Amino acid sequence: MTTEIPDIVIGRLPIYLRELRQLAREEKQLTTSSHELGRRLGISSAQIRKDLSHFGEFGKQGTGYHIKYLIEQLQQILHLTQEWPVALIGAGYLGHAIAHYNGFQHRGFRIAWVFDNDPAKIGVEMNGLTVQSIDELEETIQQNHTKIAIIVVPANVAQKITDRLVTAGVESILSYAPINLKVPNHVHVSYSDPVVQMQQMTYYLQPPNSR
Amino acid sequence: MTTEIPDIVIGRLPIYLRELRQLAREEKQLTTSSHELGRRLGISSAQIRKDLSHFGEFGKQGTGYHIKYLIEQLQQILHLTQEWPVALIGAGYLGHAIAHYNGFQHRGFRIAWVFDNDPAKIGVEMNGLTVQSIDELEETIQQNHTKIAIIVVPANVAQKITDRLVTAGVESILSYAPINLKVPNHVHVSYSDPVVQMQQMTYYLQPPNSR
DNA sequence: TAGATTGTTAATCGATTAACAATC
DNA sequence: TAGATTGTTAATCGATTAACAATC
Repeated sequence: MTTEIPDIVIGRLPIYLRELRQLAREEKQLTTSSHELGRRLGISSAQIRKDLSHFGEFGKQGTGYHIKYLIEQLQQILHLTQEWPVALIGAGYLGHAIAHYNGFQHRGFRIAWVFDNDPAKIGVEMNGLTVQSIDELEETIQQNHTKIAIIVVPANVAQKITDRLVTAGVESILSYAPINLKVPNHVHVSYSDPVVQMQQMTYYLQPPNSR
Repeated sequence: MTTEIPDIVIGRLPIYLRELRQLAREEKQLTTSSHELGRRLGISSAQIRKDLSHFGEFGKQGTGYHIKYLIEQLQQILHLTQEWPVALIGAGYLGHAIAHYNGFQHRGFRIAWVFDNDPAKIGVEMNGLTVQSIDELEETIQQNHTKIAIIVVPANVAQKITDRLVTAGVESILSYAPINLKVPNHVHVSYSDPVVQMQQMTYYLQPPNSR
C-alpha cells in the first residue's frame, strides 16, 4: 500500500496542497477536479489522479474532490497535522528574513530557536525569539527532539554545522548555503541557491553581448 | 547539435559548475574526472559524461577534465560570460537579505535595481542601491533591457507584478511568492518556497504525536 | 606499455499520458 | 437519465545506467 512511493510524487503533494488551500480561500466552490487543479498548476490531470491514487481514493466520479477533505488528507499524508518546531541556524540578513516570515504559520512549521556564533548577535531579539549561542545548539535540539533545521550560515561552516545538527538528531535540513552537503542516508536535505536557479534560466536567454 | 537538450540536463549544469569552482578554489589539482565529480555530488559518473556530451567533448581519455577549461565552457553554455543585471522587486526583510547577499558576484549576476511600493522605503539606501518607486518599474526595465527579475512581494500582488515585468520585457523570474504564476511560454519562472521544501521532507519524518 | 578515463551505444529503469470502464 | 469525472491499466515517452571500444 504505502510502499515505495516515488520521491517525485511526494514532491508534488505540497504544491497540490498549496493550490487547494488557495481554492479554499477563494470560497467559490466546495469541490474541484483533477482537470481544474491541473489547469491551474500547469500539470496534466492524469498525473494528479495518478499521484493521489498512491495514497487512496479521495474523489467521487462525476463531482471530483471535496476541497477541504483533500486538504486534510494531504496534510495527514505529509505529517502536517501538527506544528513542527524548527531550528534556525544563522542570524544574518537571511536568518532575519526567515525569522520574520509569517508564511510558516498554518502550514505546519514554527521557527522555535535561532542560533548564531557572533557575540554581537547573541541575546538580541528577533521577532519574539532570542538569538542563542551556537554552543547551545546540541543541548537545545536534543532536549526538544527537534527534527528540522534551516541553515543560513556561510558556505565554509555549513558542513560543520550540518554534522553537528545530524549528530544532535536533526533529520531534515533546508540549506541556503551554496554547497553540496554530505549527510547519512536517513537525513534529507533540500537546497535553495538563488544563483543556481538563475543560472538555469540564463541558458534560455540571448546574451546581450552581440553589440 | 545544440538541439533539444532536456531541461533536466540544463538544471544540473550549474551544480557541476559550482562544484568545479569549489575544486578550483581548493587548488589541489588541475584536472578532475566524472567519477570524482560524481562522488562529490552524489551523481553517477555516467550521467555527468552523458550530460556534458550534449554540448561537445571537453575531456581527455585517461586524464579527465581540465577544471578551469570545463568551468569556462560551462559558463559559455549557460551564458554567464558577462554579468546579468537583475531587478529586485520588494524591499522587505527578504529583499533586504537578497540585496546584501554577496554570492551573486563572480557567478554571473548583479542586483542592479530595487523597487517597492511603500513610500517609507522609497529612497532608502540598501547596500549601495536606492530603493525606487514601483511606478518606475517599466521605464527602468525597458531602458536597460533587463531580462531577469527576483520577486519578493506578498502573494496577493505577485501575479500583477509578474504581468508588469513580462510586459516590460523580463524573460526570467525567480519568485519567492508562495503561488503558481501564469506567464507566456517564452518566460521562465523558478520558484523558491521554503515551506513547500520542508513539507516534502516531513513526509519522511515520524510525527511526534505518538504520546 | 599499462592504467585510467572518456564519449557513446544499447539496455534498463521509471515516469507520464492516453484511454476507458465504472459510477456518482 | 445524461454528463462529468474518477481510479487504473496499458502504452508511450524519456531519463539513467551499464558496458566498452577508443585513446590519452
